[in-house]
Amino acid sequence: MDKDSRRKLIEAAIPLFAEKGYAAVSIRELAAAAQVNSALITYHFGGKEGLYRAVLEDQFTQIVELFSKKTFSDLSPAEKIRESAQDMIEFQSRNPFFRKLLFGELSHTTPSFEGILRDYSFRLYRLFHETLETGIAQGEFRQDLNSSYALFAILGMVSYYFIAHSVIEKAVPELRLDDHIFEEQAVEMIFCGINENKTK
Amino acid sequence: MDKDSRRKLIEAAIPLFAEKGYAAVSIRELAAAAQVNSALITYHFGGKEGLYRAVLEDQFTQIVELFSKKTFSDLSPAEKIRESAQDMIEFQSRNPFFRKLLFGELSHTTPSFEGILRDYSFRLYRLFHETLETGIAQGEFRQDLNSSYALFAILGMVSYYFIAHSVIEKAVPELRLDDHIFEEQAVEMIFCGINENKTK
DNA sequence: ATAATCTAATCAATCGATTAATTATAGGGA
DNA sequence: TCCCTATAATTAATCGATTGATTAGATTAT
Repeated sequence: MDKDSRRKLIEAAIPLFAEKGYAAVSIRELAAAAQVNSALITYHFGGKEGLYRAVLEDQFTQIVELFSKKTFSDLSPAEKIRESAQDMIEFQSRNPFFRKLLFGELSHTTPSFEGILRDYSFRLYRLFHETLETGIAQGEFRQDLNSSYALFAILGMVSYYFIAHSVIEKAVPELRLDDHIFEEQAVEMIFCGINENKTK
Repeated sequence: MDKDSRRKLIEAAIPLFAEKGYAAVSIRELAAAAQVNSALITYHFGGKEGLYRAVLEDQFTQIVELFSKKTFSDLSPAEKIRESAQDMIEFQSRNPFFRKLLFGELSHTTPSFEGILRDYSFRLYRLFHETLETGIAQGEFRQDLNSSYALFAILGMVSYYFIAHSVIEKAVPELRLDDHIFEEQAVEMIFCGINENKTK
């Protein structure tokens, strides 16, 4: 039994849109990759943009579900941040196409992204932000920490590595990177930075 | 005296390529924005790709020069990192098009980027990496710190904010961000993380 | 007057979308 | 079980529009 053409199109479109960006992919290229007639894109999705929207929804739903299913009400703020950061890093490590779609949209936002964005970034923002606020209020985190800016710093730490390291590896060949070691290092840096802590 | 058409094309192309990405911009759009005949793109640059390459060179030369002109041999590793991070943040704050071009290329790399990449990322990599190594060796930074991963974490902290904050501000309207406050917060986080330091 | 710069017109190729015709699938009545 | 029908799914062919590039000629500068 063959997968239905709708699903075949989405799965073929994910790597294409992720690697090349929306405008650089033609419907003929998409149809060929899915081994499907190009008219089916309009039939199933109403057009190229509809297929792209379906791809975004498919990919972003995964990370939204990852965090909405989580319940760690019994954890301290620091433990919540640690777990969430690890989850983000592992998710990005597992999903090479997600990160390309995300950063592609951050660079050149398309109308298709607007709707998804609200749900996605709002949940993620709330999760990290409230945890940071609580941690500051409870004295677990620094008192002079601004939760909003710390949020961006943390998200940057756990995201930038994945979008940049394949490119930098090309320019700096002696560099050999391992996602799991990065996870340890990044989590440690979130909490302690790079300074030697003399009192340890 | 009018600016020559070559320069007019580059300056009109910078915001267009930055906001929409290479594939989504047509030569007619570029020529109209520059108030110039579209055939001049081929005449001056050999084609659309040549103009794009000129745009990348124009933008990336700025940041390469920023760091190659700097001489801070008399500073400690921590002071070097602080200054470099501040320079990066200020540069990205001042150059909205640069960050879009950079992250666009990190997401969907084009052949035009390959050459520029080597020079750009190699210098930046060396600068941060060697300073981190020295700081670790001298005991100023944590001994268990891996300089390569710390490098990515720092670059992520000082880069992600700028590419994400306009998008997140749209989804989370109560958020009001100021680049200068971010700079303080980010630099502090690079060195100390978010944890309360009980011995301060 | 020689070369550099610029223009309007046009090229073939490709774009996303649509058409009309065909095939596949499923459900109901006898 | 069989046929009939209605709907869904798929196809090849083609639509007008736009793409990047090129041409041959006009204009400008040196």
